[in-house]
Amino acid sequence: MTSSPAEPTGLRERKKARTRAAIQRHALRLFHEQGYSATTVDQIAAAAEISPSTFFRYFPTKEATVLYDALDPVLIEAALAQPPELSPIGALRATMDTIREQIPADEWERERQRQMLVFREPELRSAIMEKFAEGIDLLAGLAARRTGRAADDFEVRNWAGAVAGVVMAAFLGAAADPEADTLVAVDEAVAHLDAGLPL
Amino acid sequence: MTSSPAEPTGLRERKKARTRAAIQRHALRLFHEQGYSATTVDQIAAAAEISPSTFFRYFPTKEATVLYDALDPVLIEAALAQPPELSPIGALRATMDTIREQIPADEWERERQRQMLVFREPELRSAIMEKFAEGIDLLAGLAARRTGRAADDFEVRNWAGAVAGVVMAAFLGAAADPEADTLVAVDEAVAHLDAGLPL
DNA sequence: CTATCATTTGATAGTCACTATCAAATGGAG
DNA sequence: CTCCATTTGATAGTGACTATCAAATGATAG
Repeated sequence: MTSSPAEPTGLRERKKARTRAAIQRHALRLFHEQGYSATTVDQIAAAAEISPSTFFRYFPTKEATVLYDALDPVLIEAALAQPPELSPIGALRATMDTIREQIPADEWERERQRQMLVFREPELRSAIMEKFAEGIDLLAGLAARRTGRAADDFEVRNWAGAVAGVVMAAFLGAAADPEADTLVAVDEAVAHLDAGLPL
Repeated sequence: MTSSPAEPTGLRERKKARTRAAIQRHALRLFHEQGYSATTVDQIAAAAEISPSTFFRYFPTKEATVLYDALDPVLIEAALAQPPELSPIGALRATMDTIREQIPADEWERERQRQMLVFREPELRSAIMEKFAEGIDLLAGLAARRTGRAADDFEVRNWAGAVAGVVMAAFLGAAADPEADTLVAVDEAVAHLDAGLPL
């Protein structure tokens, strides 16, 4: 499976991947050094040694350099792979365990940096919130599949909303506290929800 | 206290209020007629018979003409006024009943139009999502006050996150369905959450 | 190895949201 | 009516993003 023969690995593809990575790396570095809004697309393009036009060929917006989450598809795949006898919440928590084992520490550290940036910069925060709205659809889909109900069922969607909300609160809390471990925070949040949110 | 003598009601103030209302009215009309992104600030300014500079003196951004929610402060006040013996969820539901009685039907209809616009136009949707993040703080504050716990308590914040998420799902669902009554949808959502989200 | 073709790139010019600044107009107060 | 503070409009930016076209570059057939 490693390097299958059909893998598209011409010079062109490799160069594109490198350009893409370079843009993102320099963008994140500049955002970190100067702040998000103080960094212009022209600066990023200059740092990555491409023209501003090319920047927009690789990323639709300046935001997209930060918002693209490489872990997202990994997470979805892991969630789908959980054994069917688990409850929706059980599957969710098992997914997080899987993730914790799969992702190397350094990659996780970079991801965390990105999260802090996104949740603190107001412009980016509103953009990421949209992802939670999408998250509701995603979670509803997963729960529907697991319970044999329709994805647009009121109770299924409402459950998905509650989970998304609880995860949102956990992320918001974790972003404020530099010590916090996001995965642990999310797990605790989901557990508390599962216990019926005792106050 | 009603209409205290110090009430600022000079020509200047009245004119400002009228200008503000005119901008918002024409903005919403144009958004409705041509779509949000196809409408420029210059067009709104022309319709409201002011200069583009003046537009930005009344609203910080184009978004703000739609995002400003006149009902928000009313809602907060109503929530704070609920009897202290109610549970947080109970207080929430009682608040919605109060609102339903207080708001006249035509105003509600306009509010509903606004909601549909905001939740459908992608640019606006991400902006409104930010409001849900703020909503978590707000709800946490209300719950904290009612239970005598700290507003940054983990369980309080997690509860607030779940409520915000469930409301978010209800709004998203109601925006998709032109028949739906948002208040009813939110009430059902909160009730289902209170019942422990049975699936 | 080279000629040809498809893709990628950079340069240019434009639109639109939004900011800063300054002089002219206008309402309020004595 | 006059002087003052506030509000307004005009002008000139900046920065994100789009459209377009010619030049550069990787792939490919002969």
